[in-house]
Amino acid sequence: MERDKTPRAYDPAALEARWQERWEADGLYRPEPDPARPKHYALTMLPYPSGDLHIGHWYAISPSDARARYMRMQGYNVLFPMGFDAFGLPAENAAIKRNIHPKEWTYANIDRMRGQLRRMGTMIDWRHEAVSCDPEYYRWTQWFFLQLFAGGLAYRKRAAVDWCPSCNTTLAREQVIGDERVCERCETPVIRKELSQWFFRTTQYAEELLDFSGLDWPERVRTLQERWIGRSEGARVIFRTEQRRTEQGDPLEIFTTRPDTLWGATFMVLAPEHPLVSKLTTDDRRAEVEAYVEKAVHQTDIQREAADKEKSGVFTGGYAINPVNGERIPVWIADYVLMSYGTGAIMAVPAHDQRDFEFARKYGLEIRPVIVSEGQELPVPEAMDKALSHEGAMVNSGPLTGTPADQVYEKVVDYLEKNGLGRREVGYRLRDWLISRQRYWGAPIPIVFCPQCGPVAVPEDDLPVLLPDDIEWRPTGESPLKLHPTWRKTTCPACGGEAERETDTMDTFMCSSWYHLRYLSPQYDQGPFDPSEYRAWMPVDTYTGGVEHATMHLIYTRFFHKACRDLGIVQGDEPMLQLRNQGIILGEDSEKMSKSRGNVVAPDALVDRYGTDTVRAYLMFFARWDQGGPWNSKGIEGTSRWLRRVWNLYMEPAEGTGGDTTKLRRKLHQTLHRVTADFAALQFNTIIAALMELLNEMLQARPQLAGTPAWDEAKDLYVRMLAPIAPHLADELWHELGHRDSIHLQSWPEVDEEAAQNEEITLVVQVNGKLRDRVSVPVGLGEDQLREAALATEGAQRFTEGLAIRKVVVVPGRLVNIVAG
RNA sequence: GCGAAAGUGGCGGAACCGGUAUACGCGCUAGACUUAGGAUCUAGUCCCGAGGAAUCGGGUUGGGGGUUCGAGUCCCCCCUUUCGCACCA
Repeated sequence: MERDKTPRAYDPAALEARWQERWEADGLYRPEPDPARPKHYALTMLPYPSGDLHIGHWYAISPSDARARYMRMQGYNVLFPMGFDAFGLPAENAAIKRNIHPKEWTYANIDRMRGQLRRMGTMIDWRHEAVSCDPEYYRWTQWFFLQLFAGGLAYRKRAAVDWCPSCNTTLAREQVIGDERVCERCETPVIRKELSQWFFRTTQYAEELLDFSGLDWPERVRTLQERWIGRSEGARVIFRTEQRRTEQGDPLEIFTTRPDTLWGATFMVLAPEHPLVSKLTTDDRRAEVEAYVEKAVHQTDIQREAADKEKSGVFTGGYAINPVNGERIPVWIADYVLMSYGTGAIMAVPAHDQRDFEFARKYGLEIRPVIVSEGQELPVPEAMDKALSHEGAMVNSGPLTGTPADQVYEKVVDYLEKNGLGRREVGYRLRDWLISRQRYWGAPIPIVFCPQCGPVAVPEDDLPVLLPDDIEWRPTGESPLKLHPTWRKTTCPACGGEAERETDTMDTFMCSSWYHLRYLSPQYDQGPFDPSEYRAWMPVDTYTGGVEHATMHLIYTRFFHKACRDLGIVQGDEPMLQLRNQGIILGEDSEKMSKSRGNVVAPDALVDRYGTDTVRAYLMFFARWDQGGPWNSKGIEGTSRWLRRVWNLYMEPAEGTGGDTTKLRRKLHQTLHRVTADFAALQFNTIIAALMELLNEMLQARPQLAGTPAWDEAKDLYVRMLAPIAPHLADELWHELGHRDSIHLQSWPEVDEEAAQNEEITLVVQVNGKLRDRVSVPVGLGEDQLREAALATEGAQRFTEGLAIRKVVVVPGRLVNIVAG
């Protein structure tokens, strides 16, 4: 038939290059702030310029682009920018390994990746590109640091910090991964070091960070953040220590979530690093205590873990007084108590806490139950689970003995507060953000250390504090900033005397906490962003990216936004309203992609072979986007076939014999309905499936309906629906239909609800819940008519024969279930 | 150990509010066109049984129980997998 006329063949390579050039020349994707239209800021997490755009980048970016394009067709003024998170260790590692300057390496990679990104056929507006290692970018990263510093949110503190011996730098707590406590980047086990470092007060925002109201974020990310922040309600209680030499010793504060069990505290435990340890230790215990402290402090955490989690500790010889009953209880130290949580000290209630219980058993300390379940004598150690509950009544608890356990908490805390022995307190697992890095390739912390004035902020006018280019790499892996002969030497901005620069740089998560703001006006030099652009675009409406950032970037950027809000720099409580995560693409062997496994999918090769549009479409189709899954190199053939069939449908001349167009129009508008809903919900795989179905329907209808107005309508709408997915092909087909302007300037079509309506429905006839027949009936029949129609079917007759009909359930528009027996 | 999510054909996956399970695609089978095809087109393809066939009957959403006229979907128990956290007082 028409096939023999061999229409122009689909040649994605030529067609895609042509359209990309034309879009660029026409400035098709350059939104300007427009108060007349609703805005939509579509943001996708920016890549690190590692060298090549890999399939994971494509998976994150191209469906996000399709969604942004859809929003644009829906009438939104859409900003979809891109940039590079360009500071970081890989550049330094490359420098050491290949003797190439990090700057050179980074910018070469960015150039390469920009080219690869352009092949993707996105609507990225490159006028908004921002690169975090540009001096004009990190000038403002430093500026933000100074604002936080001035606002009291950045501070320097000497503390035990996590140190990666391979990367030669400190890490934020979030960057230490898993049971083995390894570096998130190189997987080297992390060690502890005592250092003076810069921190941001993220903990000050712990409570607010738990509030997700108004945010459309995945449950999963919210849960991860909630757990990471780790709120727990309890009380701070002041014990008194009893020291050998002084009668009244120092106060010893503890945090507990179970003040109701205060009468069950039979000993105290301090973290080995606790400041009171030395004072409390008696002479006869000193040698042993010091040995234990020495071991605990200098041990790496991994070694601590390796001790099979069996508790260990030593008695200090000191005692403390329980404020509620005046009892004198021994003070121990043990490494299961962490200096970094609460006050670094606990009251141990072995009868009602698993950890204290294990410790008490090992060292033969008293276990005294204070809550007993009804009907139970006293909890035996084997029944700890029961004993740990709040249920039951108090025993051994002085004036509260006999009180139902669930009433005690409030009574105890009231009592403590009234008598100055403690107060309600909320504890958080979240720590302040350690931002110092002992590395070269990062934004220098704009601080000068003056022997007279202490740490002094570099004046804003002197920003950026530039990285020196003439650097030297030593095999020790130490920061070249520290080794530079002159860079650190400067004068104090306050007194003018000789002073030294901070040689640490900032965690790159600092750079990425505000990139969405720099995108708005990357050339702006009066501030980090142009306020009028801020008003036009912020907040981010849809943010897409990997879930691996749930407890790092996504907490930091929220903190950063809230801190800046309180400093008067930005408005609103949250930077990103809607968040969606894509899954991970595995290799064909269902394993994580890696060069060593040889299962890496190279997008460039796929684009060469199938074209960008096919790769984009397949990425949307092959799995649920939020789940990802193993790659299938055969599967992409199906998507490729689909687009070729679409192409042929438009290119092959066809003349129909005429016929009823109702069915085609119904399918068309039902498809439009589905596709619209699925784009809104970022459910890409079902969009493609729906379009494939519609194509099949159109191909079937073609011999009759080609040339009818309904046929032309279908062709028109099909291109519009295809436009966000396969933008090049769609524009080509659009022009083939005789249009002169771009499909990407067209609007998203409206569903013709009437056309989408079914005239007839297939009524399902069940007998006792089993499918027995189907009958086609006009839509809108009443229950009685449906019942009759169903009862009249052959299947209903046959399966109810000889049975009494007890009940008939009619579900209008769907089915009739005949209950017979 | 704690927490979260998920278990549907050979595979990736569909299924609105509890209402025709397996859409769409891959793969596979048969056929057509071809010198050829890893191109294209057509038909078929959850499992079991009966029949030459159209068709007919039974079963099926990890396993077991429950609610309901009706359960992939809701409830309870169990199993498995993946991810996250890991002495947080």
